[in-house]
Amino acid sequence: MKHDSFNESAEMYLKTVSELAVNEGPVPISALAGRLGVSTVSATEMVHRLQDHGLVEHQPYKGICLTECGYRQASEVIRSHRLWERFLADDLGLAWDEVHSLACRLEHATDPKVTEALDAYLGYPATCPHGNPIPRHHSTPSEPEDCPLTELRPGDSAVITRVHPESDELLEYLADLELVTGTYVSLFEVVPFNGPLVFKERERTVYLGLEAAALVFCKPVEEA
Amino acid sequence: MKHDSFNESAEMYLKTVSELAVNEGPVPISALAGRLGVSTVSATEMVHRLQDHGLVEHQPYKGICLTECGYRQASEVIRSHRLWERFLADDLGLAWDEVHSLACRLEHATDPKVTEALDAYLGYPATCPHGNPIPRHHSTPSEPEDCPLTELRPGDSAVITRVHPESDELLEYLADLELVTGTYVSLFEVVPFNGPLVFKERERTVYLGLEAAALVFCKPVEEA
DNA sequence: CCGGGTTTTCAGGTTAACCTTATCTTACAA
DNA sequence: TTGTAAGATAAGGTTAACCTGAAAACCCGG
Repeated sequence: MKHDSFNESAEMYLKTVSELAVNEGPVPISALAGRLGVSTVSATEMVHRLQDHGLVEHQPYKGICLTECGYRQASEVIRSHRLWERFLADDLGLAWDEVHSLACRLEHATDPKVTEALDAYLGYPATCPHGNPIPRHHSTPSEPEDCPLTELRPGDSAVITRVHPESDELLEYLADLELVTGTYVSLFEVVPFNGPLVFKERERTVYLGLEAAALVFCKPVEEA
Repeated sequence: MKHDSFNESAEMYLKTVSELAVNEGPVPISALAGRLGVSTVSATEMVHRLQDHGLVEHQPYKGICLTECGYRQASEVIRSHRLWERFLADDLGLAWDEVHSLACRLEHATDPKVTEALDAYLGYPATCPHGNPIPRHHSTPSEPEDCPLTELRPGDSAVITRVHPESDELLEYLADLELVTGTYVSLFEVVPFNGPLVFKERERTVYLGLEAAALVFCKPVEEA
């Protein structure tokens, strides 16, 4: 009665639950459905299927959590995803903002054997090109010490550390603004009434909406 | 009316037709079905779908041929397959007889952009680890000058150049016998009544059935 | 030229993953 | 506490890719 390495669809569900679960607590099905671009009815159906396989636990009207087994499978997919991103970006020279969607397809076609070998080949990198940690067996993911850009105060400086959760549109948008991981930024002002954050860099001014800023994390830097 | 990069199933059909089409002439649907492990009815259905998309041409009771467009798509899949095999074997160090099935999954998840970059990264290799040529745009695949092991006469010596078509069982079997590409063999005798070929190598004797031998190609070597 | 074996088609069935519409049920907040 | 929005379920439909079984069309060798 093995759940023989799941299919793409199931993997996407598990991965997405894992991504949305960072803020602790059960993930509402509507959030899942929204992120996956399916109806809540479809998502509910699928969640039940996954529950039957012992991969998630659904508490009606609350949300869903991954079981131990579901978590392991999700991690495996995420691991493969982030390793491919590293390979595509570092070795194949593909763009920072396109490796995400390319890896999204490869991740489901990757045998654990390949993931393992790829990890070794890349020298066990700590993170993907967008700064997210690469899960490894027997390594509890240490709490990241970064904070979203939205927590900066005017005058603060910081280095962008990661983007989470990743999505094509966001990454493309950030790449356009040249706000990629490793970029140094200093916050000039926060426009009132939920207006954008304004960053001033040598000769350029960048406006970043709150929605986007909440998904970009950074590590504050002491002024020189 | 784009046929927007096909799905896995269709790609497998195209790829398989391409593989079976080496012996010129239309490929019978039964052969296709056999190779893909589906019923002839299912294969017929699918072939009709592919025909509707202008990828193959089906001549009833004769067989099917790839159209220009179908051929291009098949080549793209094969190209990606063989490049992945090279990468998995040469860079990741995975075994000669397992990279085939691993690449079989990756090939359908590979964007042309990735194929292109991978090709460059690998230095535009001429063949996959099993000796089959890697198709490239604007390069007519030059006729290979090798012949199947079955054409050797007792006393002949040769170097194994490729295995075609590839399959898990065959590759595993050959790996067991240490009859991989590049191996030097000399034919000792051919057992009558469709018996196996007998190769004698320093201290070892290898028996290879006719079925298998017909799929292994070699280039004869003049005796020293 | 005819009959047996291969191909094709027809009919009907299955599964997974979706969909919509509509009707409950529940949680929470005013 | 009660109304409403969010969530769950029910019912019925779609599509792609499979399946079996059975009938019809065709090809070719004797």
